[in-house]
Amino acid sequence: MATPPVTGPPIRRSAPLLDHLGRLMRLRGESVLAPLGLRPRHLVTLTMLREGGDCTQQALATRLAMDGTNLVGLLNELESLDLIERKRSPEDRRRHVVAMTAVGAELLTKAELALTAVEDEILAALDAGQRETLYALLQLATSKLCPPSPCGEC
Amino acid sequence: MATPPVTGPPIRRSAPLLDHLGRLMRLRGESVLAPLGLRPRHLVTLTMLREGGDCTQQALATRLAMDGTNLVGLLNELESLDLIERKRSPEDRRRHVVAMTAVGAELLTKAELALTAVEDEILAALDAGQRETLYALLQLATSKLCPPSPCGEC
DNA sequence: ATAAATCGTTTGTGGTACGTCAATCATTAC
DNA sequence: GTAATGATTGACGTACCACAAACGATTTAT
Repeated sequence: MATPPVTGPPIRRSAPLLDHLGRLMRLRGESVLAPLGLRPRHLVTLTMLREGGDCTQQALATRLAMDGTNLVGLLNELESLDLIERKRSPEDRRRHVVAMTAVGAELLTKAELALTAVEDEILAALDAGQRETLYALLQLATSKLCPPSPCGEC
Repeated sequence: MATPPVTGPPIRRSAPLLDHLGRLMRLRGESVLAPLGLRPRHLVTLTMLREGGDCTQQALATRLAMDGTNLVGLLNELESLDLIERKRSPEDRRRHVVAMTAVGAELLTKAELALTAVEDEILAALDAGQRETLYALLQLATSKLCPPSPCGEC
């Protein structure tokens, strides 16, 4: 018999593709973002802040899925550039509330503009509509990983 | 005037989201793939080989967008596990042609099965149809980055 | 045929970013 | 006052990427 025994339809995982394309974006993005004084990781953080709104520091760590320890250095860099600011939470003064500044929002827009060439290269096979769809799906998946609104818990 | 000067519609880049989700897949995937003796990077390589077919070593390096130097170690690991094999090219016998073995194809399938839980977690917000769409878009973008067929040139 | 040149692969090294762990300081809760 | 939580700092190990050089096999020229 040429028919395989019990095997169902072939499985196709997005994980390796996401890994690969994400890496490409990071690599190409580095060169483009460097003149702005940013690294890809900074951009991810700023994007998260814009989409999800202000956030407790440790909640942000959860949303970014990174160790709070590691986030500290990142926020230090962003804060020294006046892109974000840390305010003490009125309720619990131990906590820091991270908020994006006007300068941060502006630079984020500028950075996104600078990424146009990168996306054009990597998503060359996709037309405008498909890119829109892709963004919507990524956005949906990302936002669901941590509810944007209060985000005291993730 | 409250209206902003010349600014068009807000730009939304997929790059940071791809970066972030890709990193998540890599992180979560590590734990799941470790028992199989694989790392995420291995899976990307195997996936590429399956989608694009056999490939010259340097062509594969181009497709993976990594330095040929670094690819050597990766292939060594895969070859020691009998997942791929290096054959001399009949035309130019200096070149190595990288081919996935039956064992490799089998383990790849097994690994993809193991990634089910990871994708369920990260793409929780997407239903089956949306995941299908996402995969198709990622697949399209990836395959176009380097023509699968001869791949002597990329 | 033999020698030179070419191409691909391999080995080795250094630098960078990242993630994890342990310890310290400030603030709050019991 | 003592314990618990949040943020911070520091040190350590790891993975990754890029550069330089050596090696081997193969092709081209003579």
